[in-house]
Amino acid sequence: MREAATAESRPYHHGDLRRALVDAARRILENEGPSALSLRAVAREAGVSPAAPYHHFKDKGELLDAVAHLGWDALGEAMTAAKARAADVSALMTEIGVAYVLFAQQHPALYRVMYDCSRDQESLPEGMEDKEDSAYCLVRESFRKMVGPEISDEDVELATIAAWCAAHGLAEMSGFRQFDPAKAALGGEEAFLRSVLSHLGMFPAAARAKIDGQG
Amino acid sequence: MREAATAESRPYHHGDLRRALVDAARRILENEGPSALSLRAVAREAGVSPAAPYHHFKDKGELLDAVAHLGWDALGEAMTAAKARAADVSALMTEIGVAYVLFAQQHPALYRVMYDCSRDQESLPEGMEDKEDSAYCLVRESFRKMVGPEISDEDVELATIAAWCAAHGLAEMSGFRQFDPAKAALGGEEAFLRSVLSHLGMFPAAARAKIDGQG
DNA sequence: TGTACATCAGTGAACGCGCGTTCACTGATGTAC
DNA sequence: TGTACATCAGTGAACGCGCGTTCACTGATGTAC
Repeated sequence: MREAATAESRPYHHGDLRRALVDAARRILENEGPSALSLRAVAREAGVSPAAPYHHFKDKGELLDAVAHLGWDALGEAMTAAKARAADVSALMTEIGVAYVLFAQQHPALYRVMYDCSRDQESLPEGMEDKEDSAYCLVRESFRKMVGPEISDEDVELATIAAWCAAHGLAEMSGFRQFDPAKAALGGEEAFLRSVLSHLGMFPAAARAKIDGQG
Repeated sequence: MREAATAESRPYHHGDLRRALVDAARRILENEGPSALSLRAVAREAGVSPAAPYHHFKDKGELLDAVAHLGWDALGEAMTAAKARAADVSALMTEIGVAYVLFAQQHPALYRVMYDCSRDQESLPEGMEDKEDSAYCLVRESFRKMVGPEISDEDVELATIAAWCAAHGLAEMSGFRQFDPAKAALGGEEAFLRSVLSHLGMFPAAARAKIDGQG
């Protein structure tokens, strides 16, 4: 019979400290940004001693990896939801792109951690792995669905890379003041986003250029 | 009559410690990455006490700003040289884009510092300011030259933003292993780069989509 | 149902570290007369 | 040309800080008999 884990009466054994630590980390990211994300800060936020996390994670890196993992899951869900929302095949890529960038804008610190975690190690970030259910494959398969079978696998791969790069760049840059007048002129954040995506010639144009080239 | 500043006989007064510190910082970035860039490390690398930099910079931030400044200058020069190299107007944007991404690939740590410095303060990074000789204006004016006068200022501005985002995204992502097979298939780094830029429909396609829309 | 005991998941104090910054200082330089 | 002196640009020791990690410990839990 376990007591309720209120602040006053938290039992000696936490119950699910691992999850609590990851949540605490996310809260710190949300409120104070990536530079505040130390192991000690996470333990503090979770109301636990600085040594406690070591019973659940080998070291700080492993905790950060867990946070990044959670981020990739959330981003994948947002993109899948966007795919389901798309009115038709031609709207697929724009919808997914908008979802990607909005996610990054809404969770900027988490987004940075997601990439930082994989920058230094040789393994890929999970969402970008070439395996079923990864966000990367979601984009590639959507692309394939959009352009039909006459485009080569290699070109679809390249277009997917191009789209990913473009979305990432847009996500990272959208905080800059430089873009504010353009945003205002176009009627808000999302209208701006859609417009920039279209000016990238982003998804459809890349495929079309290929078709034009063949014609 | 000043002695030569060899390691053994450096005079008490350095001569140009400010520049020496910025150079030392760049060397650290090149060799050990951004996480190793502390004020103390810079002083150490310059062969000077940890207090010395305070005679030339208010604090660590001001030193980093100077490093970033140097980075923006170098990037601007690379882009200007690329512009001069372009065979014709239609090649302008691709050439500049390639130069941008190659710079980021060759100086990844410096490139990160350039953006990190401006991320937290409200001012823009220098290269992105809307003033004469900035790299941003170089891109915008090249764009204008390419598309001619029938495209609106607003669209040129948007296309410039789009191009910048795309190049930044490409620069940040090009280290990922995910892209290696594609690079190999296309015959090396730069061929890959040019191909991805074209798959973005990056510069020309954005303008063309606009023209198509009007036709 | 009770009891002994191994194991699990916490505590809190301590470790050494490198950091940014300050301070009183001192050696070198340049200027006024 | 020489000298007094203000100023400049260094030194090196010290400050307090938060960090990641380790350690011996202890309270709670669960299992065997």
